[in-house]
Amino acid sequence: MPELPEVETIRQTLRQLVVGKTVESVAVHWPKIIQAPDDVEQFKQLMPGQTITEIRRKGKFLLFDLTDYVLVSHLRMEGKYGVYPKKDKMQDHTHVIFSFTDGTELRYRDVRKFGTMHLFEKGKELLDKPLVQLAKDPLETDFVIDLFKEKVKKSTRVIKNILLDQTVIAGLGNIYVDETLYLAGVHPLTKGTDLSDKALDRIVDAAIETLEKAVAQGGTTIRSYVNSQGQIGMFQQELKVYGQTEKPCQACGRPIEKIKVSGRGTHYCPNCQTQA
DNA sequence: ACTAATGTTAGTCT
DNA sequence: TAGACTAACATTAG
Repeated sequence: MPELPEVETIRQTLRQLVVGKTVESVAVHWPKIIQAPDDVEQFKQLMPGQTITEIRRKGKFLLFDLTDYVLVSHLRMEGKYGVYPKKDKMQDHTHVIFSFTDGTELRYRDVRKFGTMHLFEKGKELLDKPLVQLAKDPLETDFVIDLFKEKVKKSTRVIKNILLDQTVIAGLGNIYVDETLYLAGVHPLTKGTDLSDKALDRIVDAAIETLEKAVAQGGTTIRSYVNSQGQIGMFQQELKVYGQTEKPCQACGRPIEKIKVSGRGTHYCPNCQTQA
């Protein structure tokens, strides 16, 4: 379940492996992953001859800069990238294969098949879905705190749901929302309309601190996440509430509780998370 | 052997 | 229109 820190770690490890390589051919074993262009055959036709010049990240999206195009990739739950010699045995659940002219290939694997890829002409990637509605993530230098606060304050939804909304703030998923709200001392069921400016400032600060620490630790590995060099993350050791149900809160000793919020498992300390 | 839970986003319904 | 709900899918825990 890659969120911002995992996607950023994937970006950092993957760019060393593929930047400068030129695509020779593409194979697609699960066409639904290719969302744009509409025709998968066209996707396969456009790629050969394209060189990967850089990999960027926006929220949880990876953007592969090519000679003439940009490939926008979302890993959803279980998507993974790896680079292997062409002769290496194909792993299970490999759905898209980019073969390079140097005899290696970039393989996209995804047990759940939820991941997506969109190919755009260079410069057009922000004008259409999936990126057109995406908010800035809090690690971007042009993240506008006031815009975030305005959006939250006029929403009647609970803050847990608001923080998961990628059009309000990008990059947070279920794990980092719970950790952020714990650090900010805010109850996950607080409505956006009930949050003070101070609480919203704490939420932004907490999100930045949590995400930066997680990036420094190479992300969080709960079940299956590994970066593009097959390494797990280490931030799971730092989790204060996510997956800590019934364990004593590190601050007050009260047991961490787990509830359902709109169907999502939600962890919090009932004693420490009361400030609005 | 069945059922529920897992997490992210787009699309649909109200 | 904002918000709630569900589908897309596979695996695993109970």
